[in-house]
Amino acid sequence: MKKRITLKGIANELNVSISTVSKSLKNSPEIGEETRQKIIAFAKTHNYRPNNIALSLKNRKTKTIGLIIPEIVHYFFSNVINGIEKFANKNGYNVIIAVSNESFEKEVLNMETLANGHIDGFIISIAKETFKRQDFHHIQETIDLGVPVVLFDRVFNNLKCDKVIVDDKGGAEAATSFLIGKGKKNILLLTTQDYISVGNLRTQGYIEALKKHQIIPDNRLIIKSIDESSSEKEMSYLEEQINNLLNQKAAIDGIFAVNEIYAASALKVLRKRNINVPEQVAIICFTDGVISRYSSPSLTTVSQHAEEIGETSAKLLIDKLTEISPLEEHITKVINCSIIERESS
Amino acid sequence: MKKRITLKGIANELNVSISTVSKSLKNSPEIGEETRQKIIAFAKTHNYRPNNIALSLKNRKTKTIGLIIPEIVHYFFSNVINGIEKFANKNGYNVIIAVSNESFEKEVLNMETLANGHIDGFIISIAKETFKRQDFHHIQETIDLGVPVVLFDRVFNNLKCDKVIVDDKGGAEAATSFLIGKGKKNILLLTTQDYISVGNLRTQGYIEALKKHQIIPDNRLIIKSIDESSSEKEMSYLEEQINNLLNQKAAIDGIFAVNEIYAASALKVLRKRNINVPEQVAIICFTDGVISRYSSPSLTTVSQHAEEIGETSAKLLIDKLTEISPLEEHITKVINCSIIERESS
DNA sequence: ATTTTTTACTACAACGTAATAGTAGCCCAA
DNA sequence: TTGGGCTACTATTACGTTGTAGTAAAAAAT
Repeated sequence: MKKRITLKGIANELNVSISTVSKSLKNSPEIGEETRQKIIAFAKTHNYRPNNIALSLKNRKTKTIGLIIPEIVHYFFSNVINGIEKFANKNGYNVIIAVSNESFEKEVLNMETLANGHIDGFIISIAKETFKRQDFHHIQETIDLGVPVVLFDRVFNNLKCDKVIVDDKGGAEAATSFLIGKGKKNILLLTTQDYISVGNLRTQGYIEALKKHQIIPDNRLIIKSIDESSSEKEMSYLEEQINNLLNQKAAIDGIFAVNEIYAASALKVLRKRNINVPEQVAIICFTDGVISRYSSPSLTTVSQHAEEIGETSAKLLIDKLTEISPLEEHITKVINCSIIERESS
Repeated sequence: MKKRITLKGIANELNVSISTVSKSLKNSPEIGEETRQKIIAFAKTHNYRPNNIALSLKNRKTKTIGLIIPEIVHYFFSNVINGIEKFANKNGYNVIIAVSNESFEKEVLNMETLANGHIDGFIISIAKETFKRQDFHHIQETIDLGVPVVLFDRVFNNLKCDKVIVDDKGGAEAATSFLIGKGKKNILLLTTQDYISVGNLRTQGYIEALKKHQIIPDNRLIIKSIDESSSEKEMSYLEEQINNLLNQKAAIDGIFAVNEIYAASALKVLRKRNINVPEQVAIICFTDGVISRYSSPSLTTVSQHAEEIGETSAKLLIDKLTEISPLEEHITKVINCSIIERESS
């Protein structure tokens, strides 16, 4: 185990000063050709690499982005990470990931840990609990400290920073209209409770679309799931609700689910009841993930372009870090959704 | 935008030396009670936080783990990340993630970027391309430099470091035996080409299980998929192969797939042919991911305990970093698989 | 009353780097 | 022959922290 060589080490070995070594390796014309070549050669054979930590301390830049997400085992978020990572890497930045696990406390803790020199800026998707508490002081303080922050997907509008959001309402409207376009009129909505902003927006989009097509929204056709820690429980709750509705002989011919898990639940119920998809009931859902792709029938989805969201977030942040865009100005980018047609519609 | 306060800043404000401030905040008895309290109070109101980069430089420890994985949008890997992140966080470590995207070059580049001071140790799952090239010099060099490395899942045995692997063969044997236990005798195997080590091991386990139950393996019942960049192509190839087999009136009553995507393909074919699962054909597969959970019928799977793999990897690494375990000794931990029974069997 | 000990601090070095300022030694010009 | 300018370097400082060594002044011991 050989220790990593430093400028000092090279300087000692070659009996020159540290400055000379540093300048030689930076190809400064201040240093004579001969000395320079000798030092460069020595550095090469000894595999010299500048210590990034020392550079970070000196330059007060770490070339590292702090990413805080609610969960990682999630098709949408892992795709966002991918987008961020790609863009960041291409621009010489590393990404530190911290998972809040939807917990307010962990979100605060994560930010504090990373804020003290580790990272140059944050990309954050806010935890559910933080929304419930409506306590964003940790993010506000970070912004006040002059650390650039970009929020994505789960954003809080009052925070003065860049934001990247999904056109949830528009996407939902398009999805609902898509089903209507297929001749469906009694469209069941599977959504979340209203306090979850994306669910709420998608519900709004659904209602908007119905109205635009002169269909009167029917509250019985809106099922709002419960917020369960275990998605299994949530799923069986949904299945029960859907079954109830069908038992009441509701004439459903379409289903719009705000995520693919809800759609999978619906699919399960329909399959057990031998209801044909898409002939009898067409399905469309948000989250273009693996479930949609590999279920049978595969699901028509609204894709949120997660990678693009990641890339855009990273770009906004890096633009701030490199002072391409001024710190005080804040942009909100809306990433449009697109419908990916598969077998369920 | 107020700048972050440093020891120096506090020292200047209160007209004491930097040492005094540092010691006060560390509650050193060297400093008088009054001064100490004054400094602590001042630090608190000004929200002093030590600069981790300075500490890293001084202590030559970054409390950061470098994680290099082939892909991130992958149920297994994102679960591993989760496990690593949880354990690391609990022990005061951060995780920097770098994605190799199965590319040798990017794997090397990632390691070089992180190795220069950024991280204390590596957790790596080796890229496919690296295996094809059989070039592990970058990992070897890192180990030689005294940087602890832990390999997981995709390991190369000749490297002298800790390893965490899945009992693929055992898991496959158990899965196959499980189907046999359900009275199935003609079990179709959906697997990868042999050069993919995990696929290979699982194929071996399948054959072993058959032999143990006095069933003669039938090559026609082994479908090896092609290695396609797009999983859609792979899936339709598999579907075609399965259809061919069924057209030949093969008496299949069970399917063992080495991952859930292959199983989903099979499910699709069976559904189209109105073959009942699990009555006529039972299915079991590796990868206990979202597809298995949310398909209908849901799939019985072999879980590889990805989180546990992550946790174990992180533990092994941190044990090395904290010198709980000696650097020269190397452990290989085998994480057992377990069968999770669902509707498909 | 003088020495020793204790108290309560400060100074300095080090981690690795880079930039600014400084300095020998040399050549050339007036 | 003296000083201006150039070459080829070195010294120093700073980034923020901690630990060791050092030092006044006050308190205690002889």
